[in-house]
Amino acid sequence: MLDIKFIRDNPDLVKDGIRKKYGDADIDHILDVDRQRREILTELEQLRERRNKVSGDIAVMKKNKEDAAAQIAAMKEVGQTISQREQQLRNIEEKLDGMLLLVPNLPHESTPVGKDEAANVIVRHWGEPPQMAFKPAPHWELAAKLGMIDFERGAKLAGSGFILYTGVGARLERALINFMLDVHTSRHGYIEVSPPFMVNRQTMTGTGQLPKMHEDMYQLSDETLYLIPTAEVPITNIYANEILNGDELPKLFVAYTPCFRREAGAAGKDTRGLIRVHQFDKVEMVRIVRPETSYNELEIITANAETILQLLGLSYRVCLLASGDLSFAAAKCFDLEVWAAGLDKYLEVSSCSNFGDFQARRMNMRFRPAEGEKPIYPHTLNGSGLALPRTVIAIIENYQTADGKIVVPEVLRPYLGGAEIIE
RNA sequence: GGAGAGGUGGCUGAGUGGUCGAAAGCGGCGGUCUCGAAAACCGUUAACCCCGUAAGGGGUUCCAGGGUUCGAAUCCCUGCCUCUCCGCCA
Repeated sequence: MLDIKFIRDNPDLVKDGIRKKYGDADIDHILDVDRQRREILTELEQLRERRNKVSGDIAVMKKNKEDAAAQIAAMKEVGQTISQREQQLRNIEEKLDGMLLLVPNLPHESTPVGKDEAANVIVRHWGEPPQMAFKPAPHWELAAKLGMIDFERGAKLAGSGFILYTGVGARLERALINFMLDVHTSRHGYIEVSPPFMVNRQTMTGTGQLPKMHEDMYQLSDETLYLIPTAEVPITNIYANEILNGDELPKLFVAYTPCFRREAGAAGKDTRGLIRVHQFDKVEMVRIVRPETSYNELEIITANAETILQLLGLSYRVCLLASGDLSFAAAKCFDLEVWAAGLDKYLEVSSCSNFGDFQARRMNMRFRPAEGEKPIYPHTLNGSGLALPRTVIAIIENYQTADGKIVVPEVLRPYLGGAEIIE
């Protein structure tokens, strides 16, 4: 959420940012409603001031056994006007909040301006796509043949886009989760957490999934809980409505969770194999930091995610997202795209974003920079480290042999009972 | 699922309709004393919003949302959460 005062003071800046992000918020309308709100508020507060004063008088008069009937009658009328104004104020604040929650975050000045992913900037490459003397097979063929995934029965159980990992496939999933968590906790200093996989509406709103992305969420029929689309949601919200001490920052968390996404609007796209599924595993990093450090922290979190790909020996490239390709809440974002030999293309396996104070303001999370100072909003960041299915795709496709087996990356072998090859 | 108790400031905890943003203690901060520290003593101690260049003024907040009343931390209703006991259960 943007600060209404900031919008009031910098309407053109805000409009320009929204334009760059190809958003559609009506700032003039918001400012108009804000003006109405303050008018009513001013009047209401004057009425309340009067009531407070006279009510105090009444108390004194009663104590002195004087007659206060006239004052009580007058205040009765004032009370009615106050109720009316309060109702008006409630309505208008609800309206204003509803609109503010739909205003996207503004892109950072270092975010390239452009409409969509075509305008993204490739920042760097790491490693080389493997050279193969044969035509590499897609992961769905290899995984099925090696008994790692039962696509048909996964679909039978829950529908298309749901995966049944079997045998060594299931174990590879677990191995990757443990490997990633171990690297981030022991080498990168993150605290491991295991959050709820379902959250309430307030939590979903705090990070920006609601109200805008409602269609993409799985919602329980009791209407109070949602399945998380990413661990970002519960983790970033851990300190919602709290005031932290400045010396506690930065806070670094990492978690494994499943992620649930309806992928509404993506039907028919990337339907084969593991590329786009409704439930997947992910290890996610979150950093809650002091504002002045957040863009440096973005470089760190991106490097943390890259470390995983490097240790797995998977070639990738880093893209700086263009303004129009940024998510609703992000100010700046690097995507990590891993090479998949069988698909013959790059796949997004990680998104590392800086949200500025956008999420912190939505969830009312603050910190006190120093003893005695006013609390301010920290900046929040998150990065996948990594999303599992596409990492699995890259391992299967890039490490495949001519006879249809898969070489296990060295760092994973201890997690797979020492196995060097999947056959 | 059944029965009961409770949710007050950074913490403990008092407060059952009137000058209560809220006693007291602890903690924090500042000061006196001291070479310094401790102790003691004195003072201080929230968040948010509106008007204002500022000084300052005003308002809101005692889990949340409604209601009663001239006036609510205090009374009523609803919801959420916590604790205890019983039942069920991984």
